[in-house]
Parts: sequence; structure tokens; C-alpha cells
Amino acid sequence: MASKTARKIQKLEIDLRLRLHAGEDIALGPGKVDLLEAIAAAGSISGGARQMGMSYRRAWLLVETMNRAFGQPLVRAQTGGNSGGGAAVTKLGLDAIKAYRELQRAAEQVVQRGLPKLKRRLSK
Amino acid sequence: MASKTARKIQKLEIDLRLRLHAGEDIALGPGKVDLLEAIAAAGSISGGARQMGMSYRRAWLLVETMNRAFGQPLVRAQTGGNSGGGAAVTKLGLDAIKAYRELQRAAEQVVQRGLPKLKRRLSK
DNA sequence: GGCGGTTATATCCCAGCGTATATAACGAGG
DNA sequence: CCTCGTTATATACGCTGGGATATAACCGCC
Repeated sequence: MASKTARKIQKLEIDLRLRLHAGEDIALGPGKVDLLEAIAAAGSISGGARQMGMSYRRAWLLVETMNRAFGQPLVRAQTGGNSGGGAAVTKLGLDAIKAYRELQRAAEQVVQRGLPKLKRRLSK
Repeated sequence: MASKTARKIQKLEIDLRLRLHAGEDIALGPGKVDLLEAIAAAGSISGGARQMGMSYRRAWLLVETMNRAFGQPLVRAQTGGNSGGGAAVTKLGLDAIKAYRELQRAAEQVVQRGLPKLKRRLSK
């Protein structure tokens, strides 16, 4: 039977995070991309926030940071209207999601391929 | 001349972080690996902490977390002695550093290669 | 014109993380 | 045997991030 240690090392799971920095603040990261997708699906910042289980305040701040970092909106919001208002993800925002996801997928593939080797090296 | 936006997007910098999870806590991450290297160089936890500009308490907690997560020490410390004591990075610790760095380098290469394409897609 | 749901913003508060500080035990070497 | 620098641990404090809450403005629709 394998030792306790070996079992622990087998259970190691890896995760990878990509962050796009624009000067001081983070233009794009895992949370912001998830939020963009949630906003696109919900049609509003508040709806996206609810989906993500975060406060509206936080969601709004994240959006504000993204828009400022890129110099143009990834999310465009409007008040009033039949549904009270809403927000749409711009083409730039949709492009950012796609580009981020592709890069993430590529990097994760490399890491996942290297993980077994890493575990082996830590087991012996 | 390029627009303000285009210039902003050109300045986007990407960074990547790998984390090894073992159940609840993080067995290995960027900070812990840096710390391992600092401890190896300094020959003590406190010396490594000084190098990293962090408190001894924090460094000690990180070491404790690593050792617990792996089920065996990556750092072995002893009190007393001619230099007051000290700490050494075990073979497992050294292996962990090397394996982590290699995986990180491979993932970063992929990401850096994909970055220009991402910028282009966000510029137009 | 009031209703409803959203945006935008301010204020308050709490939890968690990290630093700073203090203290005891340790042990080789002068 | 005493000093010195380190390990190991506890306590107290400050900062920051984020949630909760409140409020005003907005505007299509009934």
C-alpha cells in the first residue's frame, strides 16, 4: 500500500491564473472574465452579480476598473427603461473574453500535461 | 498616430500564477516557492524572511503549511547551535522548487507566445 | 403619473491577513 | 556558564477587501 505521503502527493491539484495588468490595476483576471460572461448572460450588472454570488458594489467596481484600464468600455450600461436598465458587453468585451479563454486553455493544457511528471518527481 | 486606447492595450502585461492545492490549503504557490529559495540561500527561516521583506511569523506559517500539506518536511529547522539555529531545504523541497519552476517556465512560454495575438485582437 | 428594476454612489461594519512585539527554549562556542 | 541568533509561539494592532444597506436618478410601461 502506498504511504500517506504518496497519497497526499497524488491528491495535489494544480490551478493556473492569468492576469492582464495595465499599470496599477488589473485589467482582466479570472474573476473579471467570469463576471463579463455573467453580465452578458444576465443582461445587467446586478444580474451578473447575483449569478456570481457577489455584491452589486463589487461587480460595479470590477466593471469600472476594466473600462478604465482598457480606455474604452467592455461593458456599457444604461439606466431606466422597461426592465429598469441593463448592461451589455461590448464587442471589445466579447473579444477579451474569447482571447483570455483561449490563452488560458492553452496554458492549462501545458500545465496539465506536465502535472504527472511533477507528481512523480515529488513522490520518489 | 495610434489612439490612446491602442497605446493602453499595447501596455498590457500578463502574468501567470501556478498553485498546487492539497485539500483546503495551498501546498505551493509563487510566494512559497520564492520563500523556499530564500531559505535555501539564507540557511534559516528568519534570514529567508528578511530577504523576502516579510515577517518571521508569516514565513514560519508558510513553511508550516507546506510541510503539513506535503505530509513531510520541505524545510527542516533546528534551534540552538553556533549560529543560533537554522533551517535547511530538504531534497523534497529542492525537487519541488525545480519542478514548479519548470512547469511555470513552460506555461509562461505559451502565454508569452500568445500575447501579441491577444493584443492584436483587442486593438482592432 | 406612479411602479419597478437598474445604475451609480456613499457610508458603515466586519473578517482576515499581515506586521510588530514579546517571550521562552535551545545549544554550540568563547 | 553565559552570550547570541534562531526557532516556536502568543497577543495586539492596522489595513484592506468586500458585504450590507441606504439613497437618488433614470425611464419604459401599465
